[in-house]
Amino acid sequence: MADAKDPSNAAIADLLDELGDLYELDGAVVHRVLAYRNGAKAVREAPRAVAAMVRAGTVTELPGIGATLEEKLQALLTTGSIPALEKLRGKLPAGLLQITRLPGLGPKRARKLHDALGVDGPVALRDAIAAHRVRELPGFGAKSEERLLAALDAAGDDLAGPERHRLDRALQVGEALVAALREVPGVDRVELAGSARRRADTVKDLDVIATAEDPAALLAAFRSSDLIADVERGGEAGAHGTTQTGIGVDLRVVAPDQFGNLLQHFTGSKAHNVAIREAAVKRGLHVSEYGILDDATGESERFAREEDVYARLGLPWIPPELREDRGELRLTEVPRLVEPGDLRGDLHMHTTASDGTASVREMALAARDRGLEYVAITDHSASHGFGNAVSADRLRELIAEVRAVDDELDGITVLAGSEVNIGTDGALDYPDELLVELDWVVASVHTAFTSDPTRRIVAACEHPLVDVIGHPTGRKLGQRTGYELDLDRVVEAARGSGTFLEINGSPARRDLHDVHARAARDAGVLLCIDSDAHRTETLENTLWGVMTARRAWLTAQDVANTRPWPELRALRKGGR
DNA sequence: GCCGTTTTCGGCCCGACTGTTTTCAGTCG
Repeated sequence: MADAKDPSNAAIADLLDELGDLYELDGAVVHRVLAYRNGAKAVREAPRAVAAMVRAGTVTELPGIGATLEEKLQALLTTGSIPALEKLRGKLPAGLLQITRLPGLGPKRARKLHDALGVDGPVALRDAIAAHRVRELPGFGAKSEERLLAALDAAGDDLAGPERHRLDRALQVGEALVAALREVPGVDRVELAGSARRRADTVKDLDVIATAEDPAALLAAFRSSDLIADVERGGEAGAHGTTQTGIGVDLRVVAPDQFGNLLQHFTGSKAHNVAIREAAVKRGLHVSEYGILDDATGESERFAREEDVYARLGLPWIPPELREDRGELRLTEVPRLVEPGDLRGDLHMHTTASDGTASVREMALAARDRGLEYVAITDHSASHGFGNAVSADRLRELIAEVRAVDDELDGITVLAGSEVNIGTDGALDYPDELLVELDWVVASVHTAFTSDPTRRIVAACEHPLVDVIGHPTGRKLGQRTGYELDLDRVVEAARGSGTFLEINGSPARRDLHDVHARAARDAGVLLCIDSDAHRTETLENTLWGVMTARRAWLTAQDVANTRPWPELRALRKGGR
């Protein structure tokens, strides 16, 4: 088990990334730098607390963590710092790392600016450009000064990395754009690639791959689309633009016979492609976006279909959601991942009784229209603090209302539930004799995020009347990272008690996220995919939950609410 | 720095673009 003061996986991964960046600035060979970045990825995606693995001496089981990185992590845990990192930080100013985020300025050239001109950050760089000292350096010229100045002006004060966009917002415009381009006469195929196709939580930009008998018509349609605000550059082979909503779009037009190669390449992830290519080299094959070169024949093969690219490499077609280099290349057969149509029920939603906008009846009807067999009405509990608090007396009325709607409506079972707050003491804010009246109990943390959420959630798991933990980590994409949670202990508590864990489908949450949901499943925990709908329209949020579940390698069997309600009811803890 | 049905040492994905260069290193995706 992790110590309360241990750094999180994310914090450890950030340190390894920083080490890689600093070693790169220091002129280390590229593969050593890559080793730190691979190590950072392994730590960031590790399902268990890496600090605990370091203490247990098992951290080298992670792919990419060897003896040297283990030693550095041991130092981090025993002394609180990594000596090599401290030394490099003393040698290379933080501002130097910042300016490498400027487009066109990498570690080599940044280091040259530092060593020759004393540039230690964006301010010093701007001064050096103003004095025309940069153009005097070998490898730099007037054009370099011009471009760097423009980049400094565009970057703003903090030189932060590129903004990332939530998947729902990216897909909304991305799918509309793809649909519009498919309608253009002379256009053959158009597909969304990149992290949007992999259904990642967030995307940096949109990649669109197309084939067309008439590429000019396609490009003209792209330029004039009312979804696109402006097109920065473009030729015959593609264009780069920005949507009205501020998301960059790369459009590539390719020959039909290599559409499969391009789609595979631009779907990524980068780590997936690197792993594919490394494995291919061992078989005498060289994979690129243009084809697969066979050493034996010297011939390069192109494929119109992505399935054939994978087949040529001896692999089954791998669903995009799995392409993260998390073991998918060892699959000989791809599991049938859960699909939206597999969900029979939705066990987390709100009505006007708390902070929703629709009645019990309206929510039930909308769910029935969506093809669901059952729903649980789970308004917030007595101490929620947002919208209407549902007192114990009010909940009794609400249960009666739910029973009445359930009696009235055919074709859908309406269950009485609640989303109960987990207090700072780990207790729930309704008495047990009321909770036992409910068909379904979601328990969630909504307050005091820093007040030992692990202990509180474990306590909720051990409560005999709690069915599922709602949005277990509390993260909100682009807003907050979630509570400092020991997921190992939560998963163990859920497994031991028979509590389900939620994949909350709100596109701002998608919580649990994919890595943790996969770890929970592997530990033997059943997941619930819920909408957390506050309006009838957001019942469709389960779609985002399914995307996360697929990225977690989940099958329908791994998801509790793919079962008919009588079967799921019997699976609850204690068979209550 | 990691890793092993080619290896415990010698490898470690692929290609395009850019600006500065007369053949390429650095950067990017």
